[in-house]
Amino acid sequence: MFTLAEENYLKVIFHLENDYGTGVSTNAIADKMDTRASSATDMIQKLADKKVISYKKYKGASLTKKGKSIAVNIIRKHRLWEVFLVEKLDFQWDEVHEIAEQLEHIKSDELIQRLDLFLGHPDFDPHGDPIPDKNGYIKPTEKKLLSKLKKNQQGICVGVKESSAKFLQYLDTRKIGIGSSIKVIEKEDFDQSMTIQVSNKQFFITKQISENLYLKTI
Amino acid sequence: MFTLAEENYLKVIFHLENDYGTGVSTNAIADKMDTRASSATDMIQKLADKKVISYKKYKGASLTKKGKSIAVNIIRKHRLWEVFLVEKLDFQWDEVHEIAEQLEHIKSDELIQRLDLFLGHPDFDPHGDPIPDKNGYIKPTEKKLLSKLKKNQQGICVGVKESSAKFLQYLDTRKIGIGSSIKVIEKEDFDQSMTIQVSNKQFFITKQISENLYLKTI
DNA sequence: TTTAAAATTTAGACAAGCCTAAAAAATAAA
DNA sequence: TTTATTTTTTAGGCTTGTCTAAATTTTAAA
Repeated sequence: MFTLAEENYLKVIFHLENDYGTGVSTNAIADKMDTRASSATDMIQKLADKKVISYKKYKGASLTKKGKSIAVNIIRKHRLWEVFLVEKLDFQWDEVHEIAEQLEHIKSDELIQRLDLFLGHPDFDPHGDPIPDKNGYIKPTEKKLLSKLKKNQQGICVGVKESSAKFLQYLDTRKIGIGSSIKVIEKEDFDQSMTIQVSNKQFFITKQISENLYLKTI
Repeated sequence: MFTLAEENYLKVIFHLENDYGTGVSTNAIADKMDTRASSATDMIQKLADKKVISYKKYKGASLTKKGKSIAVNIIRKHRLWEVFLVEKLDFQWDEVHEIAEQLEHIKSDELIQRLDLFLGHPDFDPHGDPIPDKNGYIKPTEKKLLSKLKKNQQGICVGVKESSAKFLQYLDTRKIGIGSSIKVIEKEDFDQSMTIQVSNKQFFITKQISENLYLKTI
């Protein structure tokens, strides 16, 4: 059995490995865990003893098969609970992350199986992130950052990279959400800023925004 | 903010105070917490420092107003989650306790408010226990232990005192549940055993059973 | 009411998970 | 390639919540 802290480290290592490739640095982990490098080292050594990560001193950490399976299961729970919060309890998509951070650690396979059924086996969470199935399989999705699109290209918003409440609220004010159709009207070469069209309105957005919106191009 | 351990101690002290009156002994607390008296003493002292219990060395502990309010809120959450598990996820009434023990510690007032609404503001949990409202008010209910009934008296089952899975499963096999009509057909003076009638069947039950079933007499 | 038993508290220790400060290794710069 | 900087690890400590063993207080019995 794994403690809350262990589970959180595994989850963070999974995400880092996903985003930046294998061999996650101690500092990166400490950063995400909002703790000190020395604390991260302690935990990394413990997780290595437990065979859920492989680790060579000074060389970074990677999840083992077992570690990955635990991490994916936590992520599955997190995303299922987010669906529950939004679909059943009418939370907004920017309000659910912190609560799901707690709910993801509830231990009961039966509970998650029934929750999944209750929600109708959803494929994506409210931010467009795929929900791993009970075997840990994550359906690969072809999605592109809005920042990669050229002038006149368009697509459907299928997810957000960043999912802080602030960013999500920004999107809400522009009426951008999962399913929104977005077209690049103009793109500035020198700072990557864009004018985009969402339904019948046009907006100016910075690179910081376009680099955090995933589209499925059409 | 209170830790998981602190919350569990408060909850246990609340229940003990309810069942056996004020001034809960260290041993009673240790017993319920499945820990040693010395550990209980440590925690009791900490909770007294935090002003959630009042405590005089060797004289037992009692919840303060603040402590009681925290305990009742945890119980409210526990019971609401139990309703969710049974009503929405189709769990059996003997399967929900352990999961609710975890869910009761999720911290979000908004979550509980919305869960309560989602469930239709239920008054009782699946075991017939009253759900405190958001101000901590528990509606007083007139209920009697089956063991207090005399021959030929009858009532409707409104709750169970003990709620272990074993006991609940025993009741299931006899088709006894919340709402069942129960009549005392025969009562043995010397060992308090009874023959009872539930719908159209008669059973022999021991004192141990009748002392754990609450009825509303009619 | 003095003694025996039971209940409770204190003392000292330990694991988990964190910290700071210092040492060691790896990487970048000169 | 030697030096400086950054990254990572080690050493030693702290808090929480637990434990055992011993001391103390309360309660029950003789």
